[in-house]
Amino acid sequence: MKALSGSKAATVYEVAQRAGVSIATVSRALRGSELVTEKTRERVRAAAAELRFTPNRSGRSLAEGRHAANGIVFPDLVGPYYAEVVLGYEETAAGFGSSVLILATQRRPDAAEAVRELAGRVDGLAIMGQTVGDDVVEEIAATGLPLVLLARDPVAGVDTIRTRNEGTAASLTEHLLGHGYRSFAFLGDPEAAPDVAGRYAGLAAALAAHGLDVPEPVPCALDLESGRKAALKLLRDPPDAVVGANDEVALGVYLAREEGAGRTAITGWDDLLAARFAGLTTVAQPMRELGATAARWLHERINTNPPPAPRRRVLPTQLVVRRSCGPHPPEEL
Amino acid sequence: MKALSGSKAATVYEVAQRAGVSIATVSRALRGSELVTEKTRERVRAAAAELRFTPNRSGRSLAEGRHAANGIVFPDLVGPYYAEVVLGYEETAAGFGSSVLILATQRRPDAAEAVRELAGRVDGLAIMGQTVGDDVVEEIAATGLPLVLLARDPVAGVDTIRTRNEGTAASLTEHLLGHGYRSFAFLGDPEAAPDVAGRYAGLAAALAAHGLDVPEPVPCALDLESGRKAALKLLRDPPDAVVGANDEVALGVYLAREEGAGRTAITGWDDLLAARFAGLTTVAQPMRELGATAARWLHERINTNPPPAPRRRVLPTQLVVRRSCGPHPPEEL
DNA sequence: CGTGGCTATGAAAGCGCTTTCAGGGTCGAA
DNA sequence: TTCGACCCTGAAAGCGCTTTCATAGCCACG
Repeated sequence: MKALSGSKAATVYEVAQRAGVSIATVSRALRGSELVTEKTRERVRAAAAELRFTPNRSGRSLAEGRHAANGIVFPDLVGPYYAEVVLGYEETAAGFGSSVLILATQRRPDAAEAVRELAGRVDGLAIMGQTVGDDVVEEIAATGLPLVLLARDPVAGVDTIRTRNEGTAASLTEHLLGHGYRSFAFLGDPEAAPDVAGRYAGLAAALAAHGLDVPEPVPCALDLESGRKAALKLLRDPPDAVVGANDEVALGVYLAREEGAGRTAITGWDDLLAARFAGLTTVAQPMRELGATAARWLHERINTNPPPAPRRRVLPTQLVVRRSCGPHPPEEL
Repeated sequence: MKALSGSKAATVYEVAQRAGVSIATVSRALRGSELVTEKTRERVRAAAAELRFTPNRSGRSLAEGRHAANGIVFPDLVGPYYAEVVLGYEETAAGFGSSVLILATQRRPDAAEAVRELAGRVDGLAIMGQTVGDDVVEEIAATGLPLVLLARDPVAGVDTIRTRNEGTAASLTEHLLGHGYRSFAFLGDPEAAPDVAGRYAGLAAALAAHGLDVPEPVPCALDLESGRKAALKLLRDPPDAVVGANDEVALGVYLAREEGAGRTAITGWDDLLAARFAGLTTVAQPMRELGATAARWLHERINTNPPPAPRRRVLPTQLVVRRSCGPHPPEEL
């Protein structure tokens, strides 16, 4: 089961032999221990360089009892949302000297198994959104592996970081009401993701508070094409405003509208770059911060004894008003 | 140097003891070896479940002599370009049973050291664009670690995958010439990235072929704001067309133009989602395919003996014409 | 010149796992 | 009943590294 290619890599033993020292000294010299003469260190360095020695991290991990690596599990990297989160995570983890393993569950049937396998490679794990079920989360948490959940409903005893959905969705709705809109549609499946559920709940709450009809959500995948298709149906009898669960859906509606279907107001969520150029009213989230906080919390949990009490945090989000929700100031309809 | 938190994880020894078998049997049972009775396997499974056993991957890696993990090094994940590549890479690597370690060099001063460290954790490594110098690439290649370079100039003996820049840039230029444009500006620093250099070279070649002036490139970072600022200066005396090194730069020019500076034609590169909504003429690249190919090549190189000869491939790119380069058909202006 | 106290180094154990090799048990055939 | 064949299991080695513990060598001091 050995790797087949190339000449076998050099090990501490060969470096030690070449430098005329013991493997203990090699390790010390290369790790920067104070316990080696500068002269010896140089000799070891030279030998290592000649042999192109690259320490095998598995050996070190095993000896040290830690991986110096963290993992992050996310659905995919389509759209900047997850990419930004991952980037924030990686940056912060790297600052703590940890490598980062990624796992995109996409629609893999064996996602749970992949996550379990990943758990054996890391000192801590961040799990985003709808990637694996709570049962898997609980199972892994029970092993004692430090865990933090991102953009997903909390699980007992596990750290959770989310972004504000409900409140900002309500603000967004108020804004739309200010435009004079009275009939609404929501595009997205609250069952599919807690984030979507929160956004719908915020809309529903605000409408209910004004004594208006709360529309049933229109189930819709979170991509451009799904949004467009859903909108083409919807816009036959267009509501005053369509609230998309995210920007991609909203931009899909945008496309449908260009194809002739009315002049309904549209809003999204995420503040993609495209939203800016489409003039889409949306909600911005601190994605990088989300990832960074996850990495920081994991680091704390890994290095604190006894482990801190589980924490939960909701990061603020911000309404970004552009022209897709109608003309401003809102005098003319 | 032990991890501090939590109770220590279960090992094969404890599972073995609990199941009343040897560690060899535990390993076999859990790995699905044929050599274990179904009854024994069940007993082991039960013990493992009770102890919440998660195999330590370092132990396995050490014993097997392989990491079952690949790495990918990229500058950052800002913009969908790298994210898509990483996603394609991860997906394919996962298909081969390899985990993926990411390293975003951002502007870390210790990028080279981080890459060396990463090299000790993986069976193969993909290195993108301007992350580390050729010296580091050569150094790592010399250790025998399978390597593939992405979107970067080849290094002797190392696989390289790129996307077509020069040819498509020339086509783009021809298109702009067809519009009747005669004066051009290029926004981007050819020194900064081989991709940018290729795009500039294609532009220059096409212009030269028509006996037109070849403008000096206007150095500019590859983000929106840099593009906007560069454009604000540039558009005081606007050329007929501005060719941005990527979409973000081009969209920056777009913003500057909205601020009142002329009606210069604009083109970008990458075909971001935002490009579609801004109506930006640009060039689409098979980013996912780029990452996927890298993972496939690495897998082949890792598992082939003797190693295959170094390969190079240039993936095709495609001109996407939208309205930012002027009205079509190109009669007027 | 002897001795104690350092300091640089080496020997060896051990991290958790896989795998080879050997052996005990069981069963069928003689 | 005995013997060989075969199957399942266990003992143990070994993957590459870190770290503890012991020690050889050195210097300063008495």
